[in-house]
Amino acid sequence: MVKVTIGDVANKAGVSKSTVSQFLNKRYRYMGEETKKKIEDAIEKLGYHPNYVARSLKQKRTSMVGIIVANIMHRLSTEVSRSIEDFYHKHDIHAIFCNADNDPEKEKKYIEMLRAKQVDGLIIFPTGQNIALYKEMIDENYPVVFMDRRVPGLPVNSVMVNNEEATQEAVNHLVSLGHKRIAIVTQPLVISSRKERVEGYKKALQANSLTINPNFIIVNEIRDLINDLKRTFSESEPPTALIAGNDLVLLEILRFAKEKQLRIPDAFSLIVFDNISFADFVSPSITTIGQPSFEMGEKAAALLLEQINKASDEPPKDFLFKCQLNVRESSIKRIE
Amino acid sequence: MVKVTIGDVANKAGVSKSTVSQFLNKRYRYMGEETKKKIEDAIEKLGYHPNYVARSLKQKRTSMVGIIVANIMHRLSTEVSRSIEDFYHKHDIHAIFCNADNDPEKEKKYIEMLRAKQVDGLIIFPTGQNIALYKEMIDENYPVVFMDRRVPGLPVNSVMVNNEEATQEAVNHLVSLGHKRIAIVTQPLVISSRKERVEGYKKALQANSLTINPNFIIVNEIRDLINDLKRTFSESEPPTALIAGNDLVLLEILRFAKEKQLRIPDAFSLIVFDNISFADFVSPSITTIGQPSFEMGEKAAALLLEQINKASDEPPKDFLFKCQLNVRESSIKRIE
DNA sequence: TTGTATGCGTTATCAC
DNA sequence: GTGATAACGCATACAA
Repeated sequence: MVKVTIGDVANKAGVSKSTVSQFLNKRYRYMGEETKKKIEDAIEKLGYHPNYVARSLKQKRTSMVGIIVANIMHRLSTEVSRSIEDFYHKHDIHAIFCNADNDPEKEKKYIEMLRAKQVDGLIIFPTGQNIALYKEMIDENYPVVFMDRRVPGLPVNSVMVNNEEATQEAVNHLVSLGHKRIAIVTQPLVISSRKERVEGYKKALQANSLTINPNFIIVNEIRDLINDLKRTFSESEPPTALIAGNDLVLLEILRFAKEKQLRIPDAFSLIVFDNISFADFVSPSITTIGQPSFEMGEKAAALLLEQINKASDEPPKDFLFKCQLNVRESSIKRIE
Repeated sequence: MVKVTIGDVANKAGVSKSTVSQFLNKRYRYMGEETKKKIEDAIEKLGYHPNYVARSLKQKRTSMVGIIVANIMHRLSTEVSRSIEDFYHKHDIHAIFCNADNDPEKEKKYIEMLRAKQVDGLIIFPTGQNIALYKEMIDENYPVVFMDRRVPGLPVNSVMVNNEEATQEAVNHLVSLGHKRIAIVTQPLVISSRKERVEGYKKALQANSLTINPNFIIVNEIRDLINDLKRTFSESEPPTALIAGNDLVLLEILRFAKEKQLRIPDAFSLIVFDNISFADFVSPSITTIGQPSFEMGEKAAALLLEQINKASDEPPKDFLFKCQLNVRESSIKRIE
């Protein structure tokens, strides 16, 4: 592994390092054709490749941004990541992805690591638990954009969806189909989007003059959800409809239904948050609350780039995207 | 965004930069307790964070490795990525993921970009098209591991599955169920694993004295597969069983079945490569050929780390992992 | 148009 | 035990 530097190229070409540097940065305003040719040849012969580390040190800009994702196994994270990557690829910026697993410790470690690596900015799916750290970054004017979750009281650009309204719409849809016993199933409410969905669920029930049954707010870790479902469905008046908080929750509900041989939508109607790849193709097809993940990723990427380039004087704000209810076969009229 | 350097800490603590550096690198063999305390305080007060870029420049080691993934929307890529990340996280190495989209141009660009960023090594799902570039890296003794695909003639550690045998097993399973008209559906055969699967398919048919019908080898881009399926199934003797090359192909087959109102497995049996999250929970549940993606990721990560640390004198070789046929409800006895 | 000198923040070498 | 100083590879004033 030989390392050839800009100095070697300069020697070979018989010019100085700065001339080569000019050439590399395409500043050939006043450069002689002949010099250019010589440098090109030298680079070719030596197999020279610039060292971005050295360049970054000098320029104080790495052309890298860090993305701290909630959980790469979530569909939403994957889709958002993909669109962020596509955006930055066009701008010759490198997006570095980290998986915080919704774990505040990991999140903290990654934020510190990425900043130590001098990435130019950060897009974070915040756990919401590292307030002091968030605050420090924002106070230092370090470019940050939050994704998918709200952290109250911090002046930071945030890209999110209208969770409350979307859940209300889902509940209204179920109510209009005659459902009265509607349950919501979600992972622990440590994250703002999950809280907002439960909030919207409650509000919608009240707006429809339905009582809120605490047993129908099923909140637990993924691995424990199936037991909660079994318990809830063993009651005398089980839910006739379920709203699943995300794609992973959906799998648990499907697992439960299969195990108990409950047929959807006869046994219960089902609506799921997130874009489910197979929603259209299974029987029954699955009603979803789709999130515009690609637009969200693009927006966040663009916001961060603006901050990095100091191209905007806008004060930070929330950017709310609308979810879309895609009605399919899994949500039907209540069967008595 | 104030930057506080090791020099500021040294001033504040009333010691020299080198002493601080010693401290940071935990080389306090002979360091006075008092000095230690002073430095700690200074770091705390100033909010100092080391600059890894400068360190990397000096040390010629970035503690970053690059992972060039086939397509982040593939389940296999996601799973392998996840296990690679987990492995390196334990070793305080940062894995950087890039999405080559199976596009040789993008692959080339990413390889060059990552090497310019001085990553310590590369794990690649190779497109197989950039032979010269692969060769250059290997000749330079740059640490590289290939994943999932075989590139013949290059001395490089490669982690793969036994595609031929796995496909043969799938075919044998179908044959044992009475199927004679078995089709295989896959994306274009530009990638070794896809070729090997078709190879295994052919061999298994021959071994079972079945004729190979070229119309039953359905090869096309994802978006065109559905038309090919329609054509194949409009023939007088359509397949009674399908083998899908991966998760994305599966979705197209499900789309096709839904559109044509063909019920699986009555209309045709179905076997899919890849770990399908919902395979168990839909009706019918789906027979899969599972790949040990987590073990594969871990193996590749460990191999690369060995190379980086020059910890092994083993010549490069292929590491073949076994797939597992998970028989479920989508593959049943042929119905006449 | 090209060359020289300097600095980016860190670590390594060697004095002291 | 600690400190000066020279690299690491590149970019940028400024000089020529």
